[in-house]
Amino acid sequence: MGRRPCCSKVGLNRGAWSAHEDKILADYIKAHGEGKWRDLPKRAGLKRCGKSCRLRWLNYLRPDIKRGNISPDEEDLIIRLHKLLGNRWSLIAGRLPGRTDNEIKNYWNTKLGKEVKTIPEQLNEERDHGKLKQRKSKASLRTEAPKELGEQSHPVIRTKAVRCTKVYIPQHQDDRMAGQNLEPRSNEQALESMLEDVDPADFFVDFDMQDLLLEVPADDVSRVCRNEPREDSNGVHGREGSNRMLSPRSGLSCHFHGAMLEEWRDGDGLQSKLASELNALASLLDLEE
DNA sequence: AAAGTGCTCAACCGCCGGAAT
DNA sequence: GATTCCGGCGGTTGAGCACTT
Repeated sequence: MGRRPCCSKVGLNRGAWSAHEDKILADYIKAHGEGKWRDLPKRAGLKRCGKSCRLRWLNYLRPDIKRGNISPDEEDLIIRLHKLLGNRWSLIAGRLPGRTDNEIKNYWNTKLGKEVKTIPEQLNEERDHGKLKQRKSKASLRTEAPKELGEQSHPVIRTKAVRCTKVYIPQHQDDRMAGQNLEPRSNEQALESMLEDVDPADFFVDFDMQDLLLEVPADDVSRVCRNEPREDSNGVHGREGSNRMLSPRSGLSCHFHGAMLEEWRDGDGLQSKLASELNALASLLDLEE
């Protein structure tokens, strides 16, 4: 019983890819497209495992890939998304156009995971003054971040690692959108355009609401509740139908959809509305589970 | 200059879930 | 329903490089 290995590993090349192998793989995929990874090596004439080909293509050879030079904005987004999603690298990568899950995972493990520390962890380190640090293995350093982050005031929402190709839009939202002639947007937006125009239904998937609200200055909240567009640092008002909030910590901006704000404002107050929206999200996640 | 140590990141591994049979 | 196939995911490894002693 059990599964047979993805390929017989006898006689296959392993380790770093040569330029020649890269060219064969890239040429083959250009001609025949992605998929059928299992048979691809044989058909392309590569002495590689299908999985290895897939990985090489996705992480290195894809034409739209961005490598290195992760910008501060991207870094900030990674931190925030990690806070929300935990080690769901593929989900995080899906929000960073051109970035691969492997790159983000590596970046986190080598840089951000060490920088983003919890206060309890910092206290422990101060108390133990290096003793604990010495004992910590590399492996535990790598894996502890999400767990400990999950114990912070911003609990990680444990979703399933499902590809988000469809967005559930509640009926009332759908009606409003139809009424306003708004189109749902793809999840695969460029970073800036994603921040420019967040789909209301996408919104809960993208951000930690509690975190977001905590970061928003009180006057911004009241301004938003009055549906007054905020003037950002460039002196540009939010677009019609959405209001921009600038996060004081990150400098990143977020938009609230006008209809959504209208709904919040007209309800029983932000708190109860937020609670019900979060309940809806929880139900959605339960369904997914 | 040599040895030791730390860091980065491409690649591998094992497992999982959905689809097909 | 059980089994197999396949694509995809997150965790881990190790070669190569940079830096320090």
